This record gives sequence, structure tokens and C-alpha cells, in this order.
Amino acid sequence: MKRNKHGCDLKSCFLCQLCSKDWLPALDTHRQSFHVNKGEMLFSEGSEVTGIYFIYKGTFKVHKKWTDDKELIVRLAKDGAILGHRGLGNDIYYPVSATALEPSEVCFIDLGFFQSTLKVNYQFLYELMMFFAGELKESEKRMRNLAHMPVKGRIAQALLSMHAKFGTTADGFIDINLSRQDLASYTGTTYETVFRIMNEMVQEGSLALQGKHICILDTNKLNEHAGE
Amino acid sequence: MKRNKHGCDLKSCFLCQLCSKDWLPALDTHRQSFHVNKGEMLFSEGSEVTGIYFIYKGTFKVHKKWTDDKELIVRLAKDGAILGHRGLGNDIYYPVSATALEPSEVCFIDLGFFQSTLKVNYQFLYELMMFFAGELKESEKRMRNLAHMPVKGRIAQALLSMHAKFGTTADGFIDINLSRQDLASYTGTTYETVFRIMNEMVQEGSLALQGKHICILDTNKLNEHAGE
DNA sequence: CGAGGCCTTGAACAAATTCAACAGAAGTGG
DNA sequence: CCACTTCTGTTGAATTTGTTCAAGGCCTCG
Repeated sequence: MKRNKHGCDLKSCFLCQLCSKDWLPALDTHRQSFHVNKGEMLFSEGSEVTGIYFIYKGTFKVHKKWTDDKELIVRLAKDGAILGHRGLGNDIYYPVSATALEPSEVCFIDLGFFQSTLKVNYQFLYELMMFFAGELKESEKRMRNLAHMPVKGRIAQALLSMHAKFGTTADGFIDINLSRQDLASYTGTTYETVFRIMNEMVQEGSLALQGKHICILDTNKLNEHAGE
Repeated sequence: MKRNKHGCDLKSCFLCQLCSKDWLPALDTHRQSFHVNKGEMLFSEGSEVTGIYFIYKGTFKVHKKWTDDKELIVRLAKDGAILGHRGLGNDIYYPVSATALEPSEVCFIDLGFFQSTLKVNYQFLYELMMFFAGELKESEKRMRNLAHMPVKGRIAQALLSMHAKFGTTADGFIDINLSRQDLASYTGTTYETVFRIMNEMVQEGSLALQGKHICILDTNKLNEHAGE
């Protein structure tokens, strides 16, 4: 496995892309690599913010607790993505948790050094600001959908966006390993409802299921529900 | 009314606060002041982003359309707040609209100059990034609440946050002029439901109503519904 | 191989929306 | 200034959507 100086060889990792060259050695000194097992929490809601993570390889769900048995998945993240940036700001506690959906590798940068990076690398700070702007837009769009779109549309939307983000395996199934439970948490509903609605979609011929794996057969039909 | 160089005398306006002194004259050249009537849109969803606004005086709702008769109010903003920052990013169209809830004064800065400001004023860029981080946290919290909290809790929450943000008039009523329709759009429900639930709250003695004006009598009782 | 978690299904239930109807307030235009 | 229209507020009843409860089967992991 090829790695560059600071342990990350991914084009999509904007930390790599945007830091000035002369900063990389310092970055390399300060980063730490971690392995995270499936189901393991990288950080958890309410715990103190110690730094920022970048996903080297793997998939994570970022989720926010409601009651003991209810949560909302706020974001799904994969290779190259930043994690823990919600810890920035006045509050020193993470407002969300991050859990690995598969065995993953991450790179950790402590908060102090991350902030120094921001000070020195204007371009990085600018991109980070833009990234936040994008996330905010996305979040507010999902918020509106959660408020007004019926469950079927939200599930259609979720499937389409997962399809777009994670692509498909060779045999056409969406390349992510997400339980129905998680899909429910992602769409703000219950797993029973997810199950029922996905069955409907299979009846309609827009979806094919094989165990927990999902294959989108008819994008148009899903789009009808998802709107726009 | 005292104004500083660029037409804004508010402590809470972080553009004023964070720009370097030598930048202010340039800022002054580029800003334009606008009056906005009650009910008038400052910018509307889908229209092209031309620049950034700061509220000099007044109140705005920032809202996102769903169908013709449904929307979600994403944010309420008052004196000193930034508006239109959701227009930053790759997309060149506003993802939301902003409508004045009362006669208001705003200050406009065209996008090109705003971006120059970001390049020159590191501190401002940093604060803007942090501001976005805060907004994102807030948004995701609201998203979770929308997904899992029953309507009564969401209304309680909304009232409490409006109380905190806008304060009260001399006679104790929340100092904002929001229709039930808008309150419904803010909490992601219908105006009939808002009405019924607020009646319940009056019965319980946690609220007093006088026309469209709302007075919180018992913060604790509301908090019971709002959780946390 | 046992236990716990996840999937599957049906039926009862509840929360909130929709529909309908009217009263009052606020604005509009002659 | 008054009639008219439109918007907001108020209320009850019907309806729908989605949740909750319950229970059995399956799969996986230790």
C-alpha cells in the first residue's frame, strides 16, 4: 500500500491537497494512524474534542443520539473524508458520534496542530469554510425533506444518494454495508417501515434485494418519489 | 443614529468587528444600504448569488420551499446577522430565500469584493468558518429533533429559542412578529396543529397568548417537552 | 451450539394531517 | 368610506401515515 509523507495517498483528501508543501513534514510528525474495527466508535457524542480525523480507508456513519434506542444518522463518510470537524467551534464536546461500518483506517491530527495548520494554510482554511458551507446546504435540504417529504420519498432519496456516493459492486448492488436499522436511522423512521416500503419498491420494480444488499433497478421511479 | 465607516454600528456584526482597520475604507466603497419592506424578499431560492448581506436593523426569516404551500423556515435572523452566506460554495444559486418579517435595513456587499475580503482578512475567514461550523451543529440538532421529537416538543423548543434570541417586550411577550403559519413552518408542522398545541400549553399554564403575541410563563414546563 | 441481534410480518394504535367551515382582521380598490 | 377579497386564526371530524407492539424465523458470531 502506497502512502505519501503524511500517510494519506488519496486525491479526495483535501488536507493532502491543500496544505503547502513545506508544511507536510510537520504534518507528518503530528499525524497518527489508527485502525478502527467494524462497529467501533471513533469518537462519541459528548466526549471532549481532541482532534480531527481523516478517513484513510473505510466507511463511517456519523450519528446523533436521541433516546437509547433512537438516533439519526447525519452523514455517511468514506475514504478521504474529514471526520470530527463538527467538534470545531466554541463547544469543546463532539455533538455527534462516528462509528465504523467496516474495518477502517484513519489518520488523526490533534486539535492544536490542526489549528496551526489552519493559520498557516490559507487555502486549506478557505476550502474548509467552503466545505462547511456545502455541508450546511446539504443539511438544511435534508431537514426540509425530513419535515415535508413522506417516508417513501426519503428512502428513495437516501438510496439514490448512497448509490451516487458509494457506487455499486460488480453485480450492481450499492457498495455499502448498512443495516435496515441504520437505513431507518438515516431516513428518520423505523426499521419496520423501511422494510415495508422497500418491499413496495421491489413490487414496483424499482429495486432488487438480496439479503441486506440493495440494487437500484429504476432510477426514474425512485426519483418520482424523491422529487426534484 | 451613529454609524461607523461602513454603515454598521453593531457589535454583533462580525464583518465590522473582524476586518482589519485598513480594509474598512475599501469596504465602505463597496457596501450598499437597502431598505426592505415587511414581507419583501431580500433574495429568493434559485436566483443567482450576487453577494452577501448583513442585517443592519430588522428581522428576517430564511426559508426553503417545499411545495407551493409548504416551506421550512431554516433560520430566524436579526440585527447584526449575516444573510446569504448559504450562497457561498460551488453552487451559484441561493438554496434558500430570505424574507423580512418587519421593515428592515440591510447592507449589501457584492460577491467579488466579499471574496477579496476573505482573502485579505484571515481572522474574518476564520470566524466565518467557525460560524458555519456552529450553524451546521445547530442544523443537525434541529434535524434530529425534527425526526424524533414530537410536535409539542418542537414547538416548545422553538418558543424557547425565540425567547432566547429575540428577548421580550416590556410586557413580557416574545419580541418577534411571527404568524402561526410561520411558526408552523419553523417547527415543520401545520398551523392547525400549532394552534391546538399552543392551546394545550395555555391550559397547562406554561404559556399566555394575546392575539399573535406569545408570553412564556413557565420555562421549566416547556423544557420538559423540549428535553435536555 | 446457544444467544443476541437483525429481518419479516400482521394487527392495533396514535399522532398529526387533511378537510371543511366559519369568524375576524387586514388590506384593496372603486 | 364601504364593499370585497384575501389572509390569518379557530375549531371539529374524518382520515392517513407511520409507529408501536407482538411474535416467529433466520443468521451470525463468540
